[in-house]
Amino acid sequence: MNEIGLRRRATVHDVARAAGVSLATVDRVLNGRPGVRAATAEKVEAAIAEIGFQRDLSASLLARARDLKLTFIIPDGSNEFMASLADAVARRVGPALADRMHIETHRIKALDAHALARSLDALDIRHCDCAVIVAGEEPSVQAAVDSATRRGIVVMTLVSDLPGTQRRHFIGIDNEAAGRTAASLMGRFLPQGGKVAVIAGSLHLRDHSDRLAGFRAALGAEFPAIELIGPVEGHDERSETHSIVADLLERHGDLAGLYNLGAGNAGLVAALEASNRSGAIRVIAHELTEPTRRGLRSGAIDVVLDQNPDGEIREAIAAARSLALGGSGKAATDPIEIGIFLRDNLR
Amino acid sequence: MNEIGLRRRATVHDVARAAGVSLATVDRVLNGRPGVRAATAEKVEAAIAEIGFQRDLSASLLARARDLKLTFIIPDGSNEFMASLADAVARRVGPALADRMHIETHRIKALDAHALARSLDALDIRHCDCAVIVAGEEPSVQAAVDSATRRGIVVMTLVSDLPGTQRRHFIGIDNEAAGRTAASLMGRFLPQGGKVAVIAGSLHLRDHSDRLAGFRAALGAEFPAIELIGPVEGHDERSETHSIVADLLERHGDLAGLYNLGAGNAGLVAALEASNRSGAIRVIAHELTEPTRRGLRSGAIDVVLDQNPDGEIREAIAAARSLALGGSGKAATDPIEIGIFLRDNLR
DNA sequence: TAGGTCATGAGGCACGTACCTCATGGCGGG
DNA sequence: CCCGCCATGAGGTACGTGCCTCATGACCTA
Repeated sequence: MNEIGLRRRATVHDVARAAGVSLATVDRVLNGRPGVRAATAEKVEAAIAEIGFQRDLSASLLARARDLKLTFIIPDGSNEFMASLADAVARRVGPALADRMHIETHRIKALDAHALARSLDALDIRHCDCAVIVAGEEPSVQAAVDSATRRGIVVMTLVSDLPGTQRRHFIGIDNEAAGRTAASLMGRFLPQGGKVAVIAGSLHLRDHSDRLAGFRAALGAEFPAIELIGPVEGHDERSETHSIVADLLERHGDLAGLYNLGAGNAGLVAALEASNRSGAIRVIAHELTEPTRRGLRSGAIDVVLDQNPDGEIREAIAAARSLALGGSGKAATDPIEIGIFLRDNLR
Repeated sequence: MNEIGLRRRATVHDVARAAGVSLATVDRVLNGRPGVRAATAEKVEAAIAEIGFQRDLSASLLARARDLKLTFIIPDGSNEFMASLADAVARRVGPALADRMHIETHRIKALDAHALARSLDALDIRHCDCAVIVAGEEPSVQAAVDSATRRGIVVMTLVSDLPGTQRRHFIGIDNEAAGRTAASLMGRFLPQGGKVAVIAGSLHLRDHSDRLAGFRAALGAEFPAIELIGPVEGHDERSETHSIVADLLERHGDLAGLYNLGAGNAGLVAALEASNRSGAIRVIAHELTEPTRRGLRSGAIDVVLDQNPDGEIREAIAAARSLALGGSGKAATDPIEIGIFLRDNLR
């Protein structure tokens, strides 16, 4: 049993006593410092498990007398969701500082794998304990993630995951479920069926391809009366998306629905409103930003599926905190929900 | 300006130096201990403001060598949402302990103001720094809230607010917006209009009356073709709600929609499925629980509006942390969003 | 066997705050 | 004038962990 009972939490002293080693050895094990035989380390681990020792985060940070250094690497450009992610980070800088976390943000060119890889390669463990990135699945990025991990930097993915790399955690929504949700709403909005066009940013982005897969699957299974057009790639850019939408409207006079699973919504809304069919076409888009808000209010967009950037940043910071101190365990974070927004529940 | 520059955060030592007083005096001011003249206290406050001192939470909790004591008082009974709130609290107990927070949960009889008031009156500041309650607007409860506050206990409201009392914070959704959202969805689901019945738990609960007000307003403004029936009160109970729904179905063979803005959804789903009209009536309910999940899956319910209990508990704990230590300021917490769930984005 | 490496122990200081005791000096009342 | 109350200062210890130095003994190798 537990000789300290319920009176107080276990401390490193208790661990040392239980393992029959000195405080210094416990400390070496806890902080992964060299100079401990495997057998001894195991004894310590066993003692930790037995008495249920949990490192005191407050004391730990206090003792280090240094801030946890977090670096967010976020795509730059016209993608407004990325801007709102960066804003969300900025809002956390102050409060995080009160929790001994120092946050930096780097903006890099969007959809540029090599720029991201270079940025990751430039990270120095002395100035960055943890990096949070928004990345597509490109070999150069994957290599840079693993290299940074080898240098001791904890890497986490945000919005779009990089399975198969050494990234320690992913923060974002279930994008396949988001696609299914879009399909389900679209199906209900169009009980008579009709043509629905799909626009993506880039199918090399895992979040986009996952959404498409979910949308297709749910549509096929539940709403066979709907005919799918596309997907067309708009590269998350305003002007490109604008011309794509204009073209779709021109070519399909009977277009009943539009699902933009990528960004570039300013172009989408502009093209819709320039036509006289805004409001006559059911439109579903992603991410609650200025353009999609405007679209919801004007009636150009019916539903916006969203991943709350503030929530994502909050969870990213919480995960970084637990990972950077917890060592090898997994971070247990609250899942990010798929938000559904209509004109009436805009936040 | 700030003589310590950007090199490190300000500490109590810096405050003492800036105010020209001793550490002991700063400490007395910071912790509200007696023995400081008003003029001196003001000097200290001014110094704190000037150099932007922020008490180090970690060090503070460490030095106290005691846990922050939090008590949740949650209604008992057949209301499954309250059960999921309690579950959410239970899930946080462990992690919170690692952050030096000791959490207790009291379950009391639902909709029983005097039981809640007694429970609040029984709280002792020695065993409870902060109480989080789910309460209706009843004079006895309001008095108990103010009394507890006078005893030094920070009281926060959850789910349903108590404006006009000394409660320090409210955690929950914007219920009027939730009602408007329900109306907007219902209107879109019923483009031809029709009869829509409304069921509430109790209109003495502020969250319920707010939802009703929002629903009514949005329906009236945007969907005049919809005829509203009710509201009928089901007192958040399964059996009562069951008979209400059965009765509505029997009396209105042409019922097109149903909005249950309270609990008792197990009864609602059972009554719908017992009839042969499940799926033919558009149904919107609140709170993602076992009954509403089942309803969504079976098609008996179309949409569930939800307030994420885990998020609410997380924010409640965060707010308690900042309030119990921050003193007189306001807690800045992330807003709780109105979740919208269909069969396809069930979490 | 001497010198070297390595695992471990012992102990101390630091982090920023809370809280305690004791000393000191001012000031008013009897 | 002296006693006592009060505001304040001075300084200490403690919280749990991180990190440092130094000592000690075991073991290996030349």
